[in-house]
Amino acid sequence: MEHQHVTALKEAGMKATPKRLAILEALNGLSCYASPEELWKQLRARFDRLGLPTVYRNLEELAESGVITKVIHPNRQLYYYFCHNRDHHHHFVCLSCRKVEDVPSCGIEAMAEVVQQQSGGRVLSHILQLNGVCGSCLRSGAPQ
Amino acid sequence: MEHQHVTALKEAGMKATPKRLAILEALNGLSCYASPEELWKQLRARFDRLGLPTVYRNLEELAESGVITKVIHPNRQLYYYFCHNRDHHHHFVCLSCRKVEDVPSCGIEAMAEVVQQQSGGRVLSHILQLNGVCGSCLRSGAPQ
DNA sequence: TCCTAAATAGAAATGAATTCGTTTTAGAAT
DNA sequence: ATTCTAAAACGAATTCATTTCTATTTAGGA
Repeated sequence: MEHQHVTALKEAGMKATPKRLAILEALNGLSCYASPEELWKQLRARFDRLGLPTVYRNLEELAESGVITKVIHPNRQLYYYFCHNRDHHHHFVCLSCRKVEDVPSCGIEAMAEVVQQQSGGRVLSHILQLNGVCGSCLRSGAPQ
Repeated sequence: MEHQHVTALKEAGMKATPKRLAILEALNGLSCYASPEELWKQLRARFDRLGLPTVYRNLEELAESGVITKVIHPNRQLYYYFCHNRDHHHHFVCLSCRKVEDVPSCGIEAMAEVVQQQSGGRVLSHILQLNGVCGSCLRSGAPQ
């Protein structure tokens, strides 16, 4: 279990520090997404010295390297989720209980309908946004 | 032109105040998304008294009623865009020049490919997130 | 066991966004 | 045209999630 996470970190080129591992374990033990502060409060019980910036930094780095997933929330806070699904997919996140359900990549309207029927939940809104650099910027050598 | 916006506001059940109209006009005059503060700075030249909270409030209300579109940005700032496309669609937003291109709703992978080829740009990442309430929350009467 | 780049602490700063009590105003009613 | 009232705006002050900074510690290769 734990060694598996050590390996995941090594593969991502990150040192397997106790605190980094603990953050990963804590997320792994949750079935929902969590905020940096929540994880910090939970982990402070185990580490007498643990800075909140350390939690922020690690979560961001872990998300950056693809080990965990960042959740975009309407309240504009940061949340993270440990998703084991290695296939390309998307998420149905519950704004109420924070549960995360995997959604295969497909037509978004049909997707919303299927998710609603399969989960018994209600899709209130969706975010679909492609980020990148447009053609004219690419040609003008604007920052990537 | 302007009367068209007055009508749009009335239809949304909002008073057509000069400042609200000006905010809408300012967004309409842009071919890209803008931040509340940018719009505020631009409009302060025309109104000796214009509070930044007023801009924030109006943009949020206009987005809420569907008159304008909120852009979700990796830098976590708020941006808004005046989109005239009434059909259901999504957006390809350029992180560099802020240009917004409409994207029809379809399979997201194929979509990214089509957008890249048609725009000559580069899709670096995408956000696809369904927000809502899951089945168990619905059944337990959790907040919508 | 060294050594060094990476990681952490923790106080302080940041700054986008919001709150709040007051004042003003759009637009319906008269 | 005038009155009235709920909606809108003001703007200083505040909030608070997130980040920065410099000194200190540590993981893990040599």
